[in-house]
Amino acid sequence: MINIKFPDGTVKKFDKGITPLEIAKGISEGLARNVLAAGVNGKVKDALLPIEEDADLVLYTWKDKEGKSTYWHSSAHLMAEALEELYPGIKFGIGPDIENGFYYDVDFGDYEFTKEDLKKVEKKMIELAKKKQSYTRKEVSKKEALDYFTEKGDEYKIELIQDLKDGEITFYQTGDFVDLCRGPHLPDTKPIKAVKLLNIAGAYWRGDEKRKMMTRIYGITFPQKKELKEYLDLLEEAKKRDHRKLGAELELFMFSDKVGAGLPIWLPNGTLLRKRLEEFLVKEQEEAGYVQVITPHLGKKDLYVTSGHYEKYGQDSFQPIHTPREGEEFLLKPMNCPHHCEIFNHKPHSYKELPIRIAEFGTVYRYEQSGELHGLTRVRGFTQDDAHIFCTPDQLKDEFLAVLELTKKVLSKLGFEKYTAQISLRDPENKEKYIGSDDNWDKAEKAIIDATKEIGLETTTELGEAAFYGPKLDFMVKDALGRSWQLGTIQVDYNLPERFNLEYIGADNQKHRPVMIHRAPFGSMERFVGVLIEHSEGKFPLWLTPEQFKVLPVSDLYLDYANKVLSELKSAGLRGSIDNRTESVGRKIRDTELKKIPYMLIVGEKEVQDNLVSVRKQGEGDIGKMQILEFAEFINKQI
RNA sequence: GCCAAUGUAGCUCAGCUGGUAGAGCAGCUGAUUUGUAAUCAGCCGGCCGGGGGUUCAAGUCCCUCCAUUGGCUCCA
Repeated sequence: MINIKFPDGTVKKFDKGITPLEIAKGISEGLARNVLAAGVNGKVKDALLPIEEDADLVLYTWKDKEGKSTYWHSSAHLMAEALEELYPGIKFGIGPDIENGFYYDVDFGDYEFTKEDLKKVEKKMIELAKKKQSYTRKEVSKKEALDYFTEKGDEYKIELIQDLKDGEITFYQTGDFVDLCRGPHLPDTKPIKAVKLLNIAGAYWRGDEKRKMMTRIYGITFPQKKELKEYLDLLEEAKKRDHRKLGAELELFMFSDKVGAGLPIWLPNGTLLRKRLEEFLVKEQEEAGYVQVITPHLGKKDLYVTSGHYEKYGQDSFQPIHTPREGEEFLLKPMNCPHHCEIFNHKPHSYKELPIRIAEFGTVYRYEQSGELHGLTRVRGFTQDDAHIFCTPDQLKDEFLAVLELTKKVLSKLGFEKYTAQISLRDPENKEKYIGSDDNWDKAEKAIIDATKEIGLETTTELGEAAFYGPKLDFMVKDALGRSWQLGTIQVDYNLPERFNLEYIGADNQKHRPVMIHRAPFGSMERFVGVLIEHSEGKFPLWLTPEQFKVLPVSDLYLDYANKVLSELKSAGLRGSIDNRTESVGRKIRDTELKKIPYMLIVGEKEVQDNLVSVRKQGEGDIGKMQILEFAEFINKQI
């Protein structure tokens, strides 16, 4: 007999070799039907894998992320089985589960697999799933494994097996399909009820662009058709909110082939929005003790040789600009820090002046790979809401904390309530990739970790994701659809102060090296506005939106009154305009609704007499009559 | 940068196997003076992404460049 401990703390005795699925059956048939995988002593395992000794047990269902990932991983196998049946002789790379669904990398040889094929594969998957095929685990020796795939002629699997240790290799079989896999998997295919193959894309074997491009097929599956529909609806909703589409519709920004790829052009509406965001940030930062500066869009190449960026990124950047003078070279600035270091350096500093917080909406240019450009979220010219804090090592943690507070405040003012932080540290295995001393790195990493703990911020930690000059923290913001976006960033830097030879005079009358913090709560104005559009569906907060209201006269007869309404509201500090076209009210309402202007003020004969406006709220309809100034108050109260 | 797809009027899209460009919306003009999501009519609008080629003939076929989209890789 063995002791099995459940998550609620109860311990029960079972026969040695019992499977989690059998335990589930003992609890209830319903549970057994829903069990997808099991957590045994903290590790996710097959629900069919016998337990041989005392263990902590968790039964995972669709509600658990472990359940979902097992489910989707098994779905990837099911898809591979279907593919193999439909296209005999194809070869397989890897097929993992991902955040939403799964994919499998396939080498179709000479066959050109297209979107038209997907339907057929979906049908086959459903057909196979209905057979309730079990996922059968089999331990094999390395030799057996190699022999199997050599005979099958799948060089990708052979390559994978060669990296594995003998004795740790398992196969899983569903129907006639056998795959190299560590598992875990579902007991059988029955729970897979709804299948959608989403798209196909090229992907290099092992992410290496020198190697073969395989066909990656993305899919998602669900235990219920209803859930699939909900997911597809969510994708539809995301499409509707796409900032590229809304940005064009609301005339916020544009791109021009002639100006160049990845160089956004802000249209009047977008500029209004951005200016208001900048004003908001300037005010917040002034309160937090920042000073504002302006620096040029370029700098001598030498500046970036000093900073080390030229060596690291020079090859892949916009190339130096030459002048009529022999040998003189400038670079478009890819970041603002070197300029800010020069500002720090323009006069000697006492420890009493620190921390010095230098802020700038600094426009920078980076030659991102052409395939990487995407709307406003990945561009080649963008404006960072940047600042650099120069402080003493003792002040580092407090400054870091203050930046965390500021970022939180700013994000919540813009309606982002859910976020986590990702802390990126050095790859301990690969320390030579980074510049700066071990000691400095340790100090900086500790400061970040301590500050986030102190503020109670939920964090994840990624080793090897740090910048080459220091560890960093990125805010991961969840939008209204639950999608995660990386926005603001805070980075500690012990390196640039060294390279620019920054110093201050301490209380001991000796020279000391300041610590530098790079930080941008939004990341960039472009990226932030892009995310904000998707988050808000283009319905921006009242304080931010380019136009707060539109006056819609019922006919030309009431234009004079409309003008009076407009001027009174403008005097009260509101932003809006009149739709003075000779069109029906219905038409004016429709057009204004589509422009997502928050309030429509309909004025006609009934309103003129008593200084009234009929107020219609975007997306909601008529909300009744108000006095003109009453409306102004109504708006101002909401801001 | 790599793989794939796409690029036709301001926007959304037709245009079959090559025969010389079409609709709706927007815009303009006129009529209508309109009460909570599209009033009616007429008109204007296209080097069919750029360049090169094949052909008697190219939006349609080929090459190349540019851009966009979906991925891969990357992201100071």
